Amino acid sequence: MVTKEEKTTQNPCPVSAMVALIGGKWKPIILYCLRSDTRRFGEIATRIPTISRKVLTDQLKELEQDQLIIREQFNETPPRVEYSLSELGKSMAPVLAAMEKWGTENILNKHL
Amino acid sequence: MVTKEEKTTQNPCPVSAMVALIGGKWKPIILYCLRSDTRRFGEIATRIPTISRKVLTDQLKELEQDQLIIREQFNETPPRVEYSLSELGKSMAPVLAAMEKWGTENILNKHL
DNA sequence: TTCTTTAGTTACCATTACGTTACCACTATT
DNA sequence: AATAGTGGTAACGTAATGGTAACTAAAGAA
Repeated sequence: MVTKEEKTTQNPCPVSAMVALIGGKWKPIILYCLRSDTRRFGEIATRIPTISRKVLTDQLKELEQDQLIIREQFNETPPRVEYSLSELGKSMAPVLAAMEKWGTENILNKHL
Repeated sequence: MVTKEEKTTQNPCPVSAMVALIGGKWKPIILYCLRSDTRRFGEIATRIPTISRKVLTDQLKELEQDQLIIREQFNETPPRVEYSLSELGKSMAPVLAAMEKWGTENILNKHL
């Protein structure tokens, strides 16, 4: 996540700036999962079966704080919460697409 | 880094595959630093002033193990070691470029 | 009444990542 | 004899991340 310090400290490296936002094991995957659709919490959890619910909650909170995603809560029973990409989040599409392309071409089914 | 488990476990997500290789705070920056030139250890340390030498050593080792960079050691005194991108490392250029572009357009000088 | 469903939270622990400081080998220079 | 320069390593500690299990509220269904 981006701390206050990091917001004010002028770090001149654009790559660092990006890593501060989507570094970590899960954030790129979560954003990738939201790339085309609004999704409910449980839906994301199903699509990323190896993430625990706690960690998913934590990561979604940070992504929301960093304004990459939007959380919409419906006061129903049982509860319903929908997550979607913000404009800032959508602007990351080229990065995620480049990552997906690389992963597909270089890793999958290659036993590297 | 990529563990044996991750190599054999078929993880079908290309984005995860990429994150396993360049996740973490420093690897994208190191690769970005090597994008155009072979560089010596001390040179990298100077260009990334906030990384500690130990962590730099660790990350370079992992990048070498994952075959993203090549380490060439010259037996001189004082010692000289040069790091450069492998072909696999070079193939990540589009991802790094996308990250750089995003960082430049969205973060720098914006006090987000 | 009890069970089910959703989207969490809380407490707790383990593992990984990151960081600091001190130190080393070897040679040339001062 | 002491210092500088290079590319590290060793010991140690903290911070961040990841994970499990148990629990919650509220409404509807069996």
